[in-house]
Amino acid sequence: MALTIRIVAGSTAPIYRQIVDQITRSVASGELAVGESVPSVRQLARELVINPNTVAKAYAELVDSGFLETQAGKGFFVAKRRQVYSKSERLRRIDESIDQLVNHAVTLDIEPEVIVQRLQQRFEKNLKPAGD
Amino acid sequence: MALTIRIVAGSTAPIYRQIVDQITRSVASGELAVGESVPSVRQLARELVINPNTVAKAYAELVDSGFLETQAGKGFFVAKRRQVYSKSERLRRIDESIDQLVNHAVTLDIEPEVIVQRLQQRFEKNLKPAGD
Amino acid sequence: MALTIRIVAGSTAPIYRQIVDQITRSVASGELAVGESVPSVRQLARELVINPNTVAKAYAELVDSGFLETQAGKGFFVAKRRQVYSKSERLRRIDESIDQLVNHAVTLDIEPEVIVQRLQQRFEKNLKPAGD
Amino acid sequence: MALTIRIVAGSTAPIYRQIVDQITRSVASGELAVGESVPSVRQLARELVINPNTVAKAYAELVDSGFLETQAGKGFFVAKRRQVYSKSERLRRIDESIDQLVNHAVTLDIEPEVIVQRLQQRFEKNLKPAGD
DNA sequence: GTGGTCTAGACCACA
DNA sequence: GTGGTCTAGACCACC
Repeated sequence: MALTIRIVAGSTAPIYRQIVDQITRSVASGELAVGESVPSVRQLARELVINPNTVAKAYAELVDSGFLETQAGKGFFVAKRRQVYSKSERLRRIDESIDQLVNHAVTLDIEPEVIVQRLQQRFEKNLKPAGD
Repeated sequence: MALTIRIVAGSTAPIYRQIVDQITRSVASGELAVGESVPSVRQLARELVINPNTVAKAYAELVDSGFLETQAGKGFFVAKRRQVYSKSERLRRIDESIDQLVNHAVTLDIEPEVIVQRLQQRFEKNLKPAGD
Repeated sequence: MALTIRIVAGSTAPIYRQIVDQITRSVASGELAVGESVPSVRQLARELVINPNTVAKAYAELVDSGFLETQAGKGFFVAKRRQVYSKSERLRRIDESIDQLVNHAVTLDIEPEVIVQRLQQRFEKNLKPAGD
Repeated sequence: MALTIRIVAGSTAPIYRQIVDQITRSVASGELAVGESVPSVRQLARELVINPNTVAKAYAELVDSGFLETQAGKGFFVAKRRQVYSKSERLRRIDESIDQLVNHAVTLDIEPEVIVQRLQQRFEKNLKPAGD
């Protein structure tokens, strides 16, 4: 399966974050199977026309959070899913994202009910791979 | 009504963002009425013991997003609320944040129900300034 | 309290690892108190005569594993201790170190009893800060 | 006695290290007797389906550390065991590994008793090749 | 060929 | 001043 990463130049998110998020998503959704390889650091860097160090930084973070594994001289592979972070740490991290969303909603003057509704729709879409 | 801003030192959010968010919320909730004045840049900087540049940056962003307006030599006032963005534009923007949250939830393997519950709690806390 | 980091040039451990290990130890032992600041990236880089990026890499890892926190424009501070990794993840990680020790012991032809004895001595020394 | 080497693909340890460690253990445990031959570089490479260079590198290190010796045109043989390092030197080296383990344990907040217990289990598993 | 580390130096955001 | 991101390019270990 060809993994395609897309970098948005004007985004507020740094390049390495965009790579992390997209691979994270592909792994979590099962689109990338366990044991499957991802493009080599240099190859992905060539494809995206960015510096190899930037890709390496993204991959290092993915190894640390348990999504990828590295084999010296071979490349990076999708790791067997495991629970890296403690429950409290996971809640702490998700609360940061929730706070950001709440702030954004208040700033844009969008009602909580609307947010919750759209969020639930998004979750449903996300959990049915067919609808992606 | 006296506007009280609280800066959390350990927060990941930059100070200027915290100011922007709190004033935004006060305006959205009606705590700060249209036409009312906010503290001067220097006064707020003294109160919070931070650099005036930081306050100025926050106020500039609030003017830009239509929450405040400036009257030369007089100070900053709560603007007659105008929606800077169209409804569809606002929804487009909030959907980006929602997608980020969903992505993060999938990554951390946290159930949608937990997210929705914590999100609603957070909204309640935030929209009642008394509980802050 | 002056934090002193020592880099051993000939070591097999990369520079950034040596920094991580030493700060980790200082924090875990309480030598560095919660809320205390560590040297700025540039300052430590100047002191050790290494590239700032190398220090930044070490600090980033310490933030990720929950030992430090960053405040934009201010610096890095010792974070309140928390349990970042799940129990299974912590055991997985310590088992890697244990396997290394076992391999090393077999290679050097040192009896298991000797290893266990020296290990226990080291733990005792370590748990009495006075003896450090 | 047929020497069987097992390479674990997903391991963090490089392949040549795994070969070195396993032969080292077989010699230490007496499974491989002094004077006995080990498979030729090419044969072992074929068996394990790896690059002959990798096997050659492992054998070179084993010769260097005194476990094997080479007889031109004949192959590699288990050497009369000599201790390359003095006792104090060996203890100094093993203490480095022990310190690393203690450091790691403190970092991960794992009790000394747990470490000692897992270490002993690991020793038992490793010294009985049958249980590997 | 692969990844891992390190340097030098640039530009931006934040205080 | 602080940290955060990115680039260019080097050298090493491993396969």
